[in-house]
Amino acid sequence: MDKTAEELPRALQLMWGIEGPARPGPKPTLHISDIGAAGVRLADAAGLGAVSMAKVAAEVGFTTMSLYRYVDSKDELYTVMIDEAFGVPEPIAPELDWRAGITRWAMLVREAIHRHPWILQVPLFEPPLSPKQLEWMETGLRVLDGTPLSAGEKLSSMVLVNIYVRGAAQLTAEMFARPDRTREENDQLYGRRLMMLATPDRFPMIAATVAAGIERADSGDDPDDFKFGLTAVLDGIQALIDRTSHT
Amino acid sequence: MDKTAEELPRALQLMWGIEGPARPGPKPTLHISDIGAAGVRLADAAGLGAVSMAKVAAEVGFTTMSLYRYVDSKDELYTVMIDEAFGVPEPIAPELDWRAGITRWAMLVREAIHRHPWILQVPLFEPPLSPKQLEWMETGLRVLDGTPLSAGEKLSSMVLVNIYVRGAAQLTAEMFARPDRTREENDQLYGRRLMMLATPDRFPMIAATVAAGIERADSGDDPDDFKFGLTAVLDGIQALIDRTSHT
DNA sequence: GCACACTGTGTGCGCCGTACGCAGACCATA
DNA sequence: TATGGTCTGCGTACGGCGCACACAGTGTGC
Repeated sequence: MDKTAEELPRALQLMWGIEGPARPGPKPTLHISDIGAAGVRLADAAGLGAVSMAKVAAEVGFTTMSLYRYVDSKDELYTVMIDEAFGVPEPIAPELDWRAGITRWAMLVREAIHRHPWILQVPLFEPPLSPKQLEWMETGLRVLDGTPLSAGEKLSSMVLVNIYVRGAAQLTAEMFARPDRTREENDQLYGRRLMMLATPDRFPMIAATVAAGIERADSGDDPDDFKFGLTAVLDGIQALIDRTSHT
Repeated sequence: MDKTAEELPRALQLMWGIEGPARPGPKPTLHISDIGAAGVRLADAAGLGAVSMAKVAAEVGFTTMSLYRYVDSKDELYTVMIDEAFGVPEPIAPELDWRAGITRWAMLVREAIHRHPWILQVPLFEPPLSPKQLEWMETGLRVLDGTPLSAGEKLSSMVLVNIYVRGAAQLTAEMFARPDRTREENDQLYGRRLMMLATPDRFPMIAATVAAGIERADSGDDPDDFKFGLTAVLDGIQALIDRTSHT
């Protein structure tokens, strides 16, 4: 058993299927992904706030404390849930050029987040190390393989796209989290409040924006809006590529 | 008193200084910003986890429940804290062109976040409506005033920059949150773990990136890395501007 | 001078994450 | 096949959390 492996949190060891030498004693009943799936089910149904050790344990039919045989803390449970929620990334046709490829990748990330909006609420304290998270990274990097970018630049570009997708989705996730109001009602309410508070004398730019009827763009995530920002991000990467190939 | 104003959460009314008709009874002792400042002090010192209604109340010398005379819920306390943490935005020299101006704005946002990294951990359920948040928005929009972009496009561009700054900062905030390990140790540990888990056969792109010694770029937020991404984002906006002026 | 809405407080509830110790099940080894 | 050691799953318990609610006292507007 590798020394570095021992430092790994329990959940990561289980997710990667790392095992020490054969040991006596009972085998674990559950698979770590059972726990992740249970957490995902709860979060999908009632939001991240509905995920507690006790509820997840009940969902898998175990007692609260038994979860700690698989997961060292609630933060690790979150890690497992995120891995489960993203799932195995759909492969991206390799014949696509980088721009079409990373656009497809961005759309897939976006869809995953929209399926499980609570992902954006999970507080993160560690960089990603779980298997499927790394597969998503790998997939994203691969579509940039044909570009003249350096390895570091590819990584930064992928991270940039990822940042954008998450950030853009967050603007709509806020809206999702209201069971009592529809998204339209939320938008209208926000617009009304902005008009009341952002008076033209103190906030001329905001007032003009609201007056232009574009407050929708602030809170909205219309595919067009999403594409708008993504286009800008990709144009930026394109500029980097151009600079790279010219030198 | 405006009907729309009544819908406003208590904390927002206090922050905006909205008052109903003169009322009998004692005047509130505290100002809402006292509470925000106390929360900011706690979060700066020991992270967002150290912020509880009881601790904040003790910090201002009141009982737990008295806070609820100023704030309807803990989420509203967060709103007040964020408003307090960002503070009044420093004005941006109007003679700067849009690119220099928004770069300055991005740097200011970045500095505010680095001063109070817990900002990125605050779960958001509402779009921004607090006074200083709107002032930051106004400041960001103003530097785009000279561009040929429409009001909606200006808003989207500012939001895009904001998304980027937050996202880029988040990659380093994870590192900040470890009192026991330095950032270098964290990076090295992450690199070692990546090398162990992301084997070249299953994760050739990641492995190549790590081998290129650029894993630093993934977890790091060196000013250069930050500038790299920002450049890409601004190039994207530039492309939009070019497209707009040509038509 | 009075009524009453308001502020600040105390109590208490249900839930949370998780430390700790125990009983029994199971497997590697002899 | 016997057995020792170790692991799994469980029960209990603790401190802390957000916050609902009722109450006493205060000070203003009428």
